[in-house]
Amino acid sequence: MRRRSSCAVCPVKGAALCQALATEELLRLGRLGHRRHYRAGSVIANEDQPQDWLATVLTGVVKLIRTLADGRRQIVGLLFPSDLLGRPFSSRGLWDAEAGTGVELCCVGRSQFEALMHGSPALKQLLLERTLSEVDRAREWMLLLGRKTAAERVATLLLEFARRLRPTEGHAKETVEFDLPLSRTEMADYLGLRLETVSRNIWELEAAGLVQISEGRGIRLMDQKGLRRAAQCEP
Amino acid sequence: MRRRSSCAVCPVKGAALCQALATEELLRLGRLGHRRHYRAGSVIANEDQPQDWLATVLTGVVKLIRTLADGRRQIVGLLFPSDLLGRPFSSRGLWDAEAGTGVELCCVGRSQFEALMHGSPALKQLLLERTLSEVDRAREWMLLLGRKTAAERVATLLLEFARRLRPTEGHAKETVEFDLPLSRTEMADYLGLRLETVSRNIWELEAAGLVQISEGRGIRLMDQKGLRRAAQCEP
DNA sequence: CGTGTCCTTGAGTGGCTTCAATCAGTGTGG
DNA sequence: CCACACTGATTGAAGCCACTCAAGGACACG
Repeated sequence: MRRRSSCAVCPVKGAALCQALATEELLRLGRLGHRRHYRAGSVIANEDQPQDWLATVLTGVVKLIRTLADGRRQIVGLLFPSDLLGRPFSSRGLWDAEAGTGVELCCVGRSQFEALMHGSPALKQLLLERTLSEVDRAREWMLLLGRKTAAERVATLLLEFARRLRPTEGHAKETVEFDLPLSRTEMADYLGLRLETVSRNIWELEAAGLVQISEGRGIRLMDQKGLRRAAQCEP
Repeated sequence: MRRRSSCAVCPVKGAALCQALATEELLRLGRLGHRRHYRAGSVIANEDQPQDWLATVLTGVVKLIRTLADGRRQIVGLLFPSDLLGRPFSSRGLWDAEAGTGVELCCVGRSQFEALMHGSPALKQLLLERTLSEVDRAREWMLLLGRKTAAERVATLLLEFARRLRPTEGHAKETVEFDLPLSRTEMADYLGLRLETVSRNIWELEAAGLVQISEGRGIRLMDQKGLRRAAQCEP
């Protein structure tokens, strides 16, 4: 469950927060960090109990979930490899974290994290800029949840997956292929819909020739321009 | 429209970001900042053109708005006195800013702001913590937009107003009175509803004895505990 | 007094939900 | 090997909450 991490072979080397650290600081961190594995669906952190560590996502997708008393759930954030999991400077988390897929984390104690943060202005600057981008993304999602139709939401989600899971390919190629990191239920929880609605709308996108569903979780976006039109997105 | 600000008589002294600055830095800032006034409804910043300044809200309420091509609007953030307006470290805004009420700002040039930020670790730390809280709040709102009913949304909004407009009184007193800073249309744009729905649900809250509507924009929360129950809120 | 803005109220509709049934895939144990 | 259970996805039909359209009232302003 726990083992020493090795920054040299880190799968998100150069993309995670740690990229801001100088070599000697990195060596120190290498001694602080521990890798942990979680299987899909397992709970990583709980809303109720304070978390005494933070982590960088190495592989997989983490769901941040808020739940109402009667069981209604909303995914309020998705973390992809290189993203930071946990709330710096406040041990009181406001939501649960669950592994969406199998997940590998690089964990570091809260106090060590904050010491590192205060010791390295570059690191703090990077965290600040990422947090600002996180606000941007959350607000973009507020537009989706408040005003977009079910069809637009699903199209937006697929484009978001493509963007976050295939950061290299970018908008270059017109067709992109990947595995959906979430089940229908989870997509519904992220989009503020029911799983049946998601299912129906994915089918409609396929009928319109915009996507192709493969066996299992596979999906291929056939026409990103058309998808963006269907999603009412800017770019 | 523009006049030199005086930090000594600043209405948000001790609450805004500037609280992190030492006295001599504050004096320097006093020479950098300019006050600007906007009347209710006027556009402060536009999504399309880059903004070359940032500002602290001194009085009034600022709406951050995302608009879809066909005119659907969503308010993705509300700024109250002492909040920061503008996106540090990126001149590309993703949304419009409009004055909800009459608004007074304390503006400072982008380059000067960033210089100040790099010069003062305490200032950067405070901005970071506020930005993290902003993420928390945005995510809380995603839960509202994705999963709450119209009645719950309206109740949540009223409590949010009370919290942000009356920061001192807190949850102490059971009844709180204030002026609604937004019109029905604006509340609807914030809640992902139509104005008719907002109107009806406010009336229902009044019928239930939870609030009292005064003439004009005035409102009195009669039973905060009951409201929190109606809003499905934690605290 | 007309005009405009904002809010309220009513009636009817529609998009998404809800409830329910079916099916495919997967693992389990006799 | 097959019955069985279980999970996730799909499909259908009915219902409801919020939307849409429409009208009217309250108030301010010129």
